[in-house]
Amino acid sequence: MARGAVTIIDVAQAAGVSKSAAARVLARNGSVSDKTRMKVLEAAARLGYRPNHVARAMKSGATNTIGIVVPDVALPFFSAVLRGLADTARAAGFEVLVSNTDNDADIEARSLELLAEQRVDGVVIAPVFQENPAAIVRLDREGMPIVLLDRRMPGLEHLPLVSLDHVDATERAIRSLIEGGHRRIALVTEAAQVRSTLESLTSRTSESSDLSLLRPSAQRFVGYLRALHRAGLEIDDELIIRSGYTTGDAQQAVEAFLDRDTGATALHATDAVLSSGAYRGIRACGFSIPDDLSFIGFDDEDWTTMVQPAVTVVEQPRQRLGATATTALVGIIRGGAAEPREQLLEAELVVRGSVAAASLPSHTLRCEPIRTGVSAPSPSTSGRL
Amino acid sequence: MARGAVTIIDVAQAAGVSKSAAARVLARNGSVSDKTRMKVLEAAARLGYRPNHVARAMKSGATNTIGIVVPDVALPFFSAVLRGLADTARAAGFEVLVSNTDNDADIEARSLELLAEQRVDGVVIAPVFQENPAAIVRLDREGMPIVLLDRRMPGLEHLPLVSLDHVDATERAIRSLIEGGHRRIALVTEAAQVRSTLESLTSRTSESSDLSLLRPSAQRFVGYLRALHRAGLEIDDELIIRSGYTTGDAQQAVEAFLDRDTGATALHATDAVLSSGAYRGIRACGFSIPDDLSFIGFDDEDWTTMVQPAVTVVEQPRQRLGATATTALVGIIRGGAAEPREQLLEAELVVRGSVAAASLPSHTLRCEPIRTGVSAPSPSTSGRL
DNA sequence: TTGAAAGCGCTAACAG
DNA sequence: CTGTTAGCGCTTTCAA
Repeated sequence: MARGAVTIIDVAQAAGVSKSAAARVLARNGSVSDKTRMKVLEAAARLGYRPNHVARAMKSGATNTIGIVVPDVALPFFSAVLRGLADTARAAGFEVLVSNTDNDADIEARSLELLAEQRVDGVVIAPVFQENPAAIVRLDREGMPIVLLDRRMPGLEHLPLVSLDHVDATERAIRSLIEGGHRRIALVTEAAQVRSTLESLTSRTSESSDLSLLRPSAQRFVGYLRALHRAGLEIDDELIIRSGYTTGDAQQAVEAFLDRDTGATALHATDAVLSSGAYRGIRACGFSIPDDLSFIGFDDEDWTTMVQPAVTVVEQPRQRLGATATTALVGIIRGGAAEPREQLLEAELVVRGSVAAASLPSHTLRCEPIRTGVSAPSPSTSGRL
Repeated sequence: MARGAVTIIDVAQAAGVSKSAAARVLARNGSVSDKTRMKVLEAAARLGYRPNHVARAMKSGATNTIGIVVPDVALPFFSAVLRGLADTARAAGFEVLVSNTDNDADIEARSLELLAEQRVDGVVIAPVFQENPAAIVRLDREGMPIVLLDRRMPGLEHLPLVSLDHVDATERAIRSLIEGGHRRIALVTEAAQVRSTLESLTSRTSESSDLSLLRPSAQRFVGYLRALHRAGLEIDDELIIRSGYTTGDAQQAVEAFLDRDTGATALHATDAVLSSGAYRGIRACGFSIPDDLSFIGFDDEDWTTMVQPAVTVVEQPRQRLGATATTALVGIIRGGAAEPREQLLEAELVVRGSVAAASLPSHTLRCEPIRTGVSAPSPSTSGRL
């Protein structure tokens, strides 16, 4: 600000015209004679004039800035979303202010407060799961354009949401396993719900209004139930592996699971964190993928193509999520138009080598931990396929 | 802005005091009676007053906002840097505006221009490599506080730089291999320089002034040369694997290299992208790590602990790079103090299982491509160890 | 301690 | 087509 600070007045003086004449030229609106335009443009270029967006914002009430509030931009998912959002925002003439919440409601509230003080024109937020999202509600009431990303919760029903179609994503993965002949398919989930709570959502077709209030993990769980249900397969609680939301938890849970004789021929983990833990667990037990067990992961992180065989995954259109959310937000800012309450993007199943057809009935296979640190020759216990 | 728009005037009226009295309370400076303070605070709370940072910036000339300009926030390195930067900035009372350049000089120039128009108080930038960084130079001349991140180039000698100590990072990796008994150590590099150009930098101790103008890749190359030099080992051009900057290139280059009989017992790739390519190349040839070849990667990406054995890597303190850059920038903004021209952070060697001691003299080992898609039982051609 | 008043740089309504 | 003028919300002298 104290910068070079060439103002519109300096330009006007140098060009020998009035402040408003210069303003008209520089803001390219209002009519001006060619001669005046020339003089002003020349003076502006010579002096190195640079419009002051702060003053402009002060006057117009629009900062041409939007905020994005996410748990952690360092997570691959959110950094990709941010990228998509930033590109779209820039193309629409907006700058982007970022905030991390670390899934802390207080930090989130504080971040929103700061963004509001900065007078951003709108906010895209992946909200922290909380009882009472008061900060968001308050901002919304005050008229701040808000678009939810990836998550909704009670109290925010009226806000537009851009999210993956979580139900469909998982359903798609499970369906592909079923089509491959798998019948006993295990699921690693961090959803807390018991099966029966979600099972009612399985049959009805368009319950998205209910579904969107569930956490993504629960929605994905529904996708699992729905896929089995539609295929006429029985749902076996034994195949549902509950895990805390850490790689370590998932690994442990999967190892414990594999140690039991469940007859599972395939396993799907419904999240990136759970996927890497599950994969580790499978390997730690000495199981060979896909010979002993087929595996489908979630999110296309780089490790999935570094291991052998490469892992079949459900991939989210991360950048597109950010871009879509931004487009929706800009629409609200510009038009005040009521955006569709929900935009669900489709996931894609990236088929690689971690899934085999299940032609033979499953047989007993137990977890046999291998000596860590030694590159494990796959036990090849089974001759399936 | 058009928001709830409770202004300081509204508060003053509600409190029955003058605008300036209210301002003094709300900006907590200037002396006010307790009674006045109470009344104002109460009114502000009741009305939901929220300071308008735009107006404040307009008046004070400080936006309390900084910009970060990087090639791509979706890359793990930059997203981690951004996280560190955002945390530090927030703690210091600054908001963060992000820009991606995709390594395009024009986009970079445009981004800087926009940030300047927004009147950010300072900029942290990982500049695009270019002949003439005019946009950065211009901003600097106009007095904009700037801190370079990770890269410097001719024309920017005077700007403070926060970077990894690239030379030391690679030197450290190579030294550890040497200490493990390796003598024929291959390097995958994207540096364009011929060996002799850099070799002169090997002996002198504190040529950092010269070194910082080299690209990170070249600096790392110097680290390689320096490590061998100091160990009194001969440098063999045959062991230097030149690669383009893509995973595919690196894989191809490594495969071609392994197809020759060079007697290498260890290999180091000086970058995350090259590392994954190199790793793929080694595996594609059917080599077993570390039995046939020891391997050290660069950057601690998630795949390095998903493969077996886990990969020993040189790890950069990414978040700390962002934090350090921000601290430096804030120092300049606040104090105008001349920051140290260069702050080089140390890398850490994370020792895992991909390095074996080289006890036996190397023997002939050729690349034997394996059938892709088949999980390769390691050939175990050699009985080393 | 308090209030009045002058802007920060820009836009826009208005008069000429 | 052009110049004058009145603010946007806030901070900060300057008097009182």
